[in-house]
Amino acid sequence: MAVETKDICSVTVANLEKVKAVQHQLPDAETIQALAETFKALSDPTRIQILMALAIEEMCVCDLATLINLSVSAVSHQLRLLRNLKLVKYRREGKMAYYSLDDDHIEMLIQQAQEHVNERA
Amino acid sequence: MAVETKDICSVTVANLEKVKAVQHQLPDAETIQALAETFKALSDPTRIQILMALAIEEMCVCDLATLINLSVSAVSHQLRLLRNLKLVKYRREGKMAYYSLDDDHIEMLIQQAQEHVNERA
DNA sequence: CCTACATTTGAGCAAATGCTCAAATGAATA
DNA sequence: TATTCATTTGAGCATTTGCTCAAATGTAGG
Repeated sequence: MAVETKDICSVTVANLEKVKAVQHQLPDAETIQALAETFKALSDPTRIQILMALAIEEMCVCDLATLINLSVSAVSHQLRLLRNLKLVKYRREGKMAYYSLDDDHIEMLIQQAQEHVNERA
Repeated sequence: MAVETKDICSVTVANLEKVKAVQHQLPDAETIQALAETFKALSDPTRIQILMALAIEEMCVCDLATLINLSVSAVSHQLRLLRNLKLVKYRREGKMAYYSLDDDHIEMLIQQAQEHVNERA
């Protein structure tokens, strides 16, 4: 038999040592989850546009809605999500709420992803 | 009135010049979509674990399944998705399929996100 | 107080997501 | 050829997602 196989909990494993070794090098579940959530925040075109716009300058909700051609309500929902993730912050000025980026890393992440996308032509 | 408001297609806008200016600086819709899809590939804990494992060394499907404690079928489904996105590739060796990373950028993206997550303690 | 308007919020709904289960496929071996 | 086993695939299903719509909230001004 070329590959030594063993049974663990009724699951076939080809190379248990390798599995264990890699397992030790992976981050813990919390970190994995946090990573996934970070990327999930960026996984929607609407949110990407909001974040890229705010990376240029602060904007109020209605201007963001016009910019990305979406209802004010939809934008506000997404802003709440981004607010909860501490990716954006806002200041009130009269009736208006001016949003801006609250996280430098995100801008760099998007930039790096953009290079990746461009090089994939 | 402190803020000059104008109506466009029944949508209120606070600062039309700003909207237009930012609009010109944002990437086109295709790029936005590609960015979102890139991040979406990374927005799931299962896929993050697969990609991080393969960044360490190539693995077969059953070992990946053992590693992340999920059914072989579930892992295979995710691998197909990552394959379609050209993020992973595989080679066959007998019955086994050994998967590995097919994209250097992704590894860097994850690393950068990891720094972001760590600094957010 | 009343109105106007920017924003927020909750409910609801269609579409997308990620899994399981069962069956199909591919490849080595008896 | 028949069997075994790794992998793939399709169907089904519960959950999540991102929007719309209607109503609520907050703030400035008459």
